[in-house]
Amino acid sequence: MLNNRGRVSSETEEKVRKMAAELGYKPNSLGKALASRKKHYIIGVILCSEGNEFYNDMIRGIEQAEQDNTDYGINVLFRTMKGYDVDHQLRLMNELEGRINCLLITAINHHKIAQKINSLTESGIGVLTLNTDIENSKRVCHIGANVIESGRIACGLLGLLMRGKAQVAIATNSLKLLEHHQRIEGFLQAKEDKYPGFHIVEIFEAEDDDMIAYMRTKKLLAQKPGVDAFYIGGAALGICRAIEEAGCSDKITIISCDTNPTVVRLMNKGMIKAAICQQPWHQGYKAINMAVQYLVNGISKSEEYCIIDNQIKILENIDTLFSDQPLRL
Amino acid sequence: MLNNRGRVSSETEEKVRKMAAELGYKPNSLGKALASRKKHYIIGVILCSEGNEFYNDMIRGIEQAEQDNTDYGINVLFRTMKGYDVDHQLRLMNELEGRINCLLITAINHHKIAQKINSLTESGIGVLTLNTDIENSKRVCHIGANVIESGRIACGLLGLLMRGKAQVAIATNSLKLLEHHQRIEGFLQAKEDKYPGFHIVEIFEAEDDDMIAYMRTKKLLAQKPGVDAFYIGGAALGICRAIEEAGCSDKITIISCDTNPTVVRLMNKGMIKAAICQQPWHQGYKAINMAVQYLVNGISKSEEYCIIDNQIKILENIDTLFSDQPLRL
DNA sequence: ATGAAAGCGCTAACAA
DNA sequence: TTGTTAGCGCTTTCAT
Repeated sequence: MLNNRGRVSSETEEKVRKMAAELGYKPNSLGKALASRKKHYIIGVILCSEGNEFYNDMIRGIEQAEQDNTDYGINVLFRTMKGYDVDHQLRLMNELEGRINCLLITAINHHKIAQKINSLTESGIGVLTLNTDIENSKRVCHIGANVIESGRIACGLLGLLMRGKAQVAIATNSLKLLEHHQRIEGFLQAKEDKYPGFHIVEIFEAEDDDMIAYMRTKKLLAQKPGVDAFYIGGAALGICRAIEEAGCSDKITIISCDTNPTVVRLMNKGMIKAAICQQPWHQGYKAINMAVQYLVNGISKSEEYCIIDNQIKILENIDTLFSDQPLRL
Repeated sequence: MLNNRGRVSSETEEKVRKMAAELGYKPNSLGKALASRKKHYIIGVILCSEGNEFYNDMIRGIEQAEQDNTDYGINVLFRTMKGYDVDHQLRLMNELEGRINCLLITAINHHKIAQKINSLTESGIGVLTLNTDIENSKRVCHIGANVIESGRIACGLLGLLMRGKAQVAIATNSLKLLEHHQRIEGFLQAKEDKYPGFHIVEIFEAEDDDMIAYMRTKKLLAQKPGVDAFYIGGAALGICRAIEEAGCSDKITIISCDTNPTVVRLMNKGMIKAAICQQPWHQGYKAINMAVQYLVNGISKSEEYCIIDNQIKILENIDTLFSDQPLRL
């Protein structure tokens, strides 16, 4: 088939391409995949995952996908980091540069990273962003959750639980990260649309730190005793402890975004009623699959976004292994 | 590799097989798939889908999967039927018998069907059951929903909405079908486990007929005015109309299993609060994928069950196209 | 009964 | 710059 070498005169090329489309020609991806085995592709993975439980499931999804794709002869080269230091991430990218054919990364939204992504792209290494996207870069594709929808769902669910009337406090992680902004935006959108009876008492940053969350929650409860609903994005333990100590457990309905072992424990205790889960296992699994597809077939502009949808989790549909991994895929 | 022809003495075969396992040999499914293209496999599909909206999404999932698997050179041969007439289903099976390599079927749970499945199996046509399983047959695999869990989730969610106290009426479809039994069983299990404050006022069959459902609901509301929650399995329109006419809309919380255009409309009106959805699109999509896997690689006993999990749907995460099809897969 | 070879659709290396 | 061929891992057919 068309093999892009030399000049075939762009005119005839166009003609042939059109002809092919008309005849319904589609390159067989099995043939491609089999042939591509000889290349021994390596997928680099860089995750800002250290010390963040959220990524445990994602990593398991990545590992599972790696196993399930052995037929393609691909390999995964892992690097993890703690926190969001731009230079550290750059260093990891440089380290992997010569050894990989494609990069999967939880990209920090900074122009230096975007630049590096572009330079990798130029040198033929496609970059796919995972979980957090980056602006103004030539990344091939983004695999992530629908964060705005997550916020909307949280509001809708809280609306049902509270029958439309609530004094809501929102505890979020650092608002420096785009996704946390968006989540709250979704929540507020849904409130405007449908829940005039909701009043947002306060939005505060819990910094994903239980001690800080505890202090701030305690203070909030003292100042605003009317609060009867919480939408929390992390540091669940600190928040719940403050609520418990204030003797408000029965009075306050808590909804969490994402699940982790702590959240599951608190759901078992009945303190957290539900969670909106962005399926990290699936994100990881799908990310590797997309990387393979990129290497073997390429990814078109229309497939630029691969959005994993949200799941409402309550005690009855939560995985007892503290993970959202499906039984089998 | 091993090619099962002639006698290689079962002893050495065993030895080689063990050796292979130790060396971690795994046949490459891409090679297999590519080679199997020459066979032009045909997957037969028989669905009891006519006049049942639930199957619309499942059929779309099947069609999408057929397209996504063109690389394998497979084709799908469709037959649909209305209702659950055993002889009719047998006739369709006979009709397809000579023309297919594998059969996907919403099997009616009857020994004559089981027999036919066994005879197909003998003659090399693997049978996979979709959505409804059948007892005592040699079917290769079952793709379906976790019905018991669906019931448990419904109870758990209702528990949250009602804060643990409710007079519940359950309207189910025909109890002749195993799955409806199981769904109620799941609901009752969860009630026993966790919701002593729930009282089941009545369980009645709505027969998936809006008129019947309307009459029975009306009667029920007259006799038991304390009812404040409904768990419904079908005929949503009839039930909701009766409730509305009785002026109890605001007093009664309704949860549905599965979504369909009617249920979505009623959710938009605020009458139905949530639905536990068994993802028919995914079931159909996955079913074709499993059939392909069966034809190309075979399916081992440990993969006998392929369970699609349930999704809690509220207004904020329901697909506006009235379908649970994902944006992209 | 068994080993050799062709071919599934594709890519890449090799000649021409 | 082009056409040809070998080979990815497997199944099946064809000689032996």
